[in-house]
Amino acid sequence: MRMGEGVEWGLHCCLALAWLEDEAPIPTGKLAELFELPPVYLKKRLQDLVRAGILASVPGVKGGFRLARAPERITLLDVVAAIEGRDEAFRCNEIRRRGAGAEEPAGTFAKPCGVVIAMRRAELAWRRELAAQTLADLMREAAPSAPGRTRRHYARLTG
Amino acid sequence: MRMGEGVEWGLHCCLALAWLEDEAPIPTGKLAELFELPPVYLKKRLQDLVRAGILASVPGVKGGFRLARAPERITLLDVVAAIEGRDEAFRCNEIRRRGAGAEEPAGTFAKPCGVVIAMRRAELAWRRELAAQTLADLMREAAPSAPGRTRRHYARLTG
DNA sequence: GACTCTTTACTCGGATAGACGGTGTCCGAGTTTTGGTGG
DNA sequence: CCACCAAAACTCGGACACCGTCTATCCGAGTAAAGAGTC
Repeated sequence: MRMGEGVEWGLHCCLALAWLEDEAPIPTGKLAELFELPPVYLKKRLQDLVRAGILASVPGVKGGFRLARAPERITLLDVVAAIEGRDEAFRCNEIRRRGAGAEEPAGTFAKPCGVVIAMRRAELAWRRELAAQTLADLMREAAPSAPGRTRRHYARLTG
Repeated sequence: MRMGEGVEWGLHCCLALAWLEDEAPIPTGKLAELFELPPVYLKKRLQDLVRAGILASVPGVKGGFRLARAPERITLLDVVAAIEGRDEAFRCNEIRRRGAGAEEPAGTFAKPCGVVIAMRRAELAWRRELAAQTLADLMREAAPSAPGRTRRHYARLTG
């Protein structure tokens, strides 16, 4: 089981956009330069965040991206779900109904099997933990030098 | 993010092996017939469980697989880790060090970034939930007719 | 009848091919700013 | 000086290769039970 790189990109970009709030909007290319990421592909992931209402995109010259709402109201689950998708990692194919279980009378498998229940419970715990942390929490726990560092580096890119 | 089908297969096969404890060992082919699964590929997944010490394989004629220890001592995390691997879903590529962060003095990024910490915390909650449930719990919560059903179907396969 | 050897049936481990999703790039369409042009 | 128009820069959305992983199969090697042959 593996999570795509887009999640890491998205979270760090959201952090950068939060630090650079007053310089917004930030174009994709500058954001990509900050982390040495492929610009076009990064844009695809940022568009996922726009679709989810986490970022807002400004078209035209001097356009770019900005946070669509306050960092306190952006949870990590929001970002993960926007980029990685909303369906569960474990997908039940109901193999208990195939083969031997095929001839059983209807109603035998009315209740979901324990395997699915257990897996769902685990994923729920995962989601709950992600939903409990916001972008603002990440900003608070980051190094105090992070905001200034980001602004300084960004200023050098535009200059 | 997606989990392979092998996890579902492995868990249901472990359940079946628990019900059929007195008929052990059960060959791969019979196990595959029970759920209409591709026999050779299923064997690969069962071998993963053997490597992890969850199942024991008996070679030779009338060989097959059996549980290597009591269902009370097999957690869902054991099965998932054996089949899906033990490394985390979120892999940190330290993109904060690339690009703008490349020229920073060593020691700037001594502490792991908050993104990794948050992700690890969520995955830990997931693992804890999986480790809290054993195969015996699944057996207890299954339909009371399940053991008999499984034994009856298996008897018909051998006959 | 007991022992040994061969056959058989199964597992084990690796090698291999195809399918699928994630990664990455490119291009055309739409939009807004910038800059020029004519009245 | 003002209004209008064209060019530039950017985002948006879709289409397209590439690559790694998952799915699935096959084959040779090893092992244990079953059966045949011999003493």
